[in-house]
This record gives sequence, structure tokens and C-alpha cells, in this order.
Amino acid sequence: MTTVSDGTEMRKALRDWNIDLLILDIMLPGEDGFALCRDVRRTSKIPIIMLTAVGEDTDRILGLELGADDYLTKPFNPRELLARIRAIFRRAETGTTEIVENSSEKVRFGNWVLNLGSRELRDADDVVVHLSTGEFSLLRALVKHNKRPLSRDQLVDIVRGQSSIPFDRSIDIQISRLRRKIEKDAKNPKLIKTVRGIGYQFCADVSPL
Amino acid sequence: MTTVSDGTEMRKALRDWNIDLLILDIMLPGEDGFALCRDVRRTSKIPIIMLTAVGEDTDRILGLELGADDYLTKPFNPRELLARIRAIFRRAETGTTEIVENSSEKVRFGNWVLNLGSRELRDADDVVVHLSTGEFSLLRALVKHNKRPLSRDQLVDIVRGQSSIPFDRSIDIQISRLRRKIEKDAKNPKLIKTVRGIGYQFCADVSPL
DNA sequence: CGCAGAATGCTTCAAATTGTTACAAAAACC
DNA sequence: GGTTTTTGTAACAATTTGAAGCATTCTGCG
Repeated sequence: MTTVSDGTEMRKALRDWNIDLLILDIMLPGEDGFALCRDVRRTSKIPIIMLTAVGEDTDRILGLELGADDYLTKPFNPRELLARIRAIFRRAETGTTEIVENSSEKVRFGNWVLNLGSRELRDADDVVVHLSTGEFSLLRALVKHNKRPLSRDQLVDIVRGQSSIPFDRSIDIQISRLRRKIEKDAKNPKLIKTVRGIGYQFCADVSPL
Repeated sequence: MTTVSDGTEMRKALRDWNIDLLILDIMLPGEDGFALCRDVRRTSKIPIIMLTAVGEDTDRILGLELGADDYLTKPFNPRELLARIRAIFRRAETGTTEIVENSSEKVRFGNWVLNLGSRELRDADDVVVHLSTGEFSLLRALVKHNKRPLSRDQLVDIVRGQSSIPFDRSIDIQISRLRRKIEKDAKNPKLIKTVRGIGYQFCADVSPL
């Protein structure tokens, strides 16, 4: 669970983490909840629960019209919140792609098995391929955000925990080194594809093991 | 059970002990419970129960938003506290990594058995490998915080009970000596891995015996 | 098509970080 | 007191990483 205090932080969190659900208070400093809700909806189908003040019927209606999936009146019963969250996920059972869960220790993709606990990458013959700390972090980030393009900024932020300076090409070099290790043909990458103008994207199917 | 009286002590306890569950009073000297809760959540998935004053609904909501798993209103019934603790552990049944319990005397990892009481390390043939005091402390710290990276500062603090002076490399040498004793191939460590820029991480599966 | 400009790939190299050896100080032991 | 063990310091070796810079690929346009 990530808690942020304004729209800017929210966008950053949505970008850097795999957020499954958004709970949005209407009363916020800076941009209000409605604006954020509409904004998120433009780019994402992530479930949104809006928190409204007591009995503001118009607020609820507006929120739902702007794309919220549910609303809750403050003060609310946590059990009710949990119930609504479960309900939303039941409802959205269909098209989710979040295969990689935080809890799963090993994941498989292509002919590789990546052990997230022991930081080991093994090929089909169970032979360990050594990854440096940076290579492992980068691969973990890509695998975790499987099938969605990540910008260099995002990757630097995830791997190094700081935002990148302009003209920073370090990620490109790490990608290059990683490809050399995990791609059959580094010239024709099948796992880590370049999304020109955006960044990189992990393309293989990732399944927990 | 460990009881501490402020945030600083809490962080120290969380770092130096294997805490399974945190009960956090909102009313605290210094940093308040919310700040601590959010802070803990940034680095840990440890279950948190917050203690709130009577009927402060907003407190409850805020606590849950900041990552608490449950709340309890003061004054509370001890039975209820127990029930909620059990519920949380049931709920979290899935992805817990805290295999090493405080109570277990011996642990196994790789081909080794470490007796935490008698401070003896034995190999698969039951032969004792002698560890110095420092080596044992370091190994115990790593095993206890199994699968999470520990900074040099943390390790020095745990092993020597004082914070390190800058440019202190003593931990690196101790790690090197420990690896020479417990790793099959000290050049390719499987048990104690380096996390560049962070510290060291114990990677093997640890199970109580 | 061919070209210019931009984005990306990748080699080389130096800086930063970590690993390890040798030796001395400190502590423990007898 | 003398000896052994343990631990830290200094120095050097090995590894990892990012910057510089050139090569290559892609895109839009004449």
C-alpha cells in the first residue's frame, strides 16, 4: 500500500509501482479529486474508489460519471471498505494482467527462471547465469512491470532510487549488458524490446513458479 | 515481546530483532503513530495494528490508508486483541518470509546447521566448523534477516553494538572470512550475496529445526 | 530513394565499490 | 610473561558501473 498526499505524488506512484487500486479523497490540497479521477481515467482502467464527505449526493454522482468505480462516505467502516474492494476485484476479474505478485518467489519467462529471493537467474539446464546487482535490479523491475513500457526515468528511479539527470544513458548500457546475457540474439531481442521514444518493455510471458 | 517508547527505539528494535507484528499507539512522544506507520510500510510488510483513542474515525481511516492492517479502540478487550492478531496472521498466511522464529534453537540452510544456543555451526557430516565471536554474530544477523539486504551500518550495529565510523571496512573483511568458511566457492557466493551500494544479503532458504 | 537529424547500441576507459592478502594491535588463554 | 586467537588497518586486486564518444538504426521529408 502506498499513500501519497497530492496529485503529483500520485502520478509518480502510479508510474513507478504496480498499483492495483486507487482510493481517492475528493478533498485534497492542490488539484481536487475529481480532476485527478478524470485524469487517471484518460490513461488507465485502474479501479478507483472515491471518498466523499457526508451525504454529498452530487459529489457521488459526479465521481461516478468521471469514471470512479465506487464511492464511500466518510466516516466509513473499514470492513465496508474491504468489502467494496473485494467486490471491485470480483467485478474486474476479467482482463487483468498482473501475473507477477509480490509474494511469488520465483518467476519463469522464456527459458529462464528468475529467483527473486536468491537473486539467481537459471537457464533451461538449471545453470546459473551471474547477474550483477544492477543487472538484477533492472531485470526485476522489467519483469515486475511485465508487458508495459517503462521510461528510462522510471527505470533509473526504480533501480537507483533517484531520478535521472538529463542525458543519462546509463540505463541503455545496463540494458545492453542484460541483453547480452539473456537474449539468444542480442541484435534481435525477444525479451527486452526497445520502445522508441519511450523506453524499454519486457515482452515475454511471466508466470509465477 | 519487545516494548519500546518512541520511534527511534522502534526502528532499532525492528532492525535488530525479528518482529512479527507491530502494535502502534497513535499518541506518542516525538513522531506520531501515523508517521511511523507510513515509514515502516515503506520498507516492510510487517502486520501493524494501530491503537486509536475512542471513536476517532478519521484516525482509523488514516491509519488504514497509511498501511495499518487493523485498528483497535482504547480501552480494548484483550480477547479482542488476540482475536484480531490471529485474524491478521490468517489473512497474511500467503507470502510470509519470516521463517526464522525467535524461539527456534537450531536453523538449517544449505548444507549447514547452525545452533543459535551453543553457537555451533555443523556441516552435512555433523562436523563442527569453528566460528569466532564476530563471525557467529554476523552469521546470526544475516540468517535472522534472511533474504533482505542489510547495510554495513546495520551489521556493524548488530555485531558490535555501536554505529560505524565512516570508511569502516571491517564488515567487509568479516564477510570475506565468513564466506571462506561457509561458501563452497568463495568467489561465487550462494549464501551471502553482495548488494552493491546497499550491503549484504543472506540468500539461502532458512528453516527452523 | 537518399539524406539529415534524432534515438539507440555498444566499445572503451576511468572512477567507485568491493574482495582479499599481509601484517600489527588487541584480546584471550595458559 | 609468553603464546595463540581474533580483529582491524593498510594496501592492492578484482569487479561493477557510468561517461564519452562513435556506430548503427529509425523516422520524416525532399
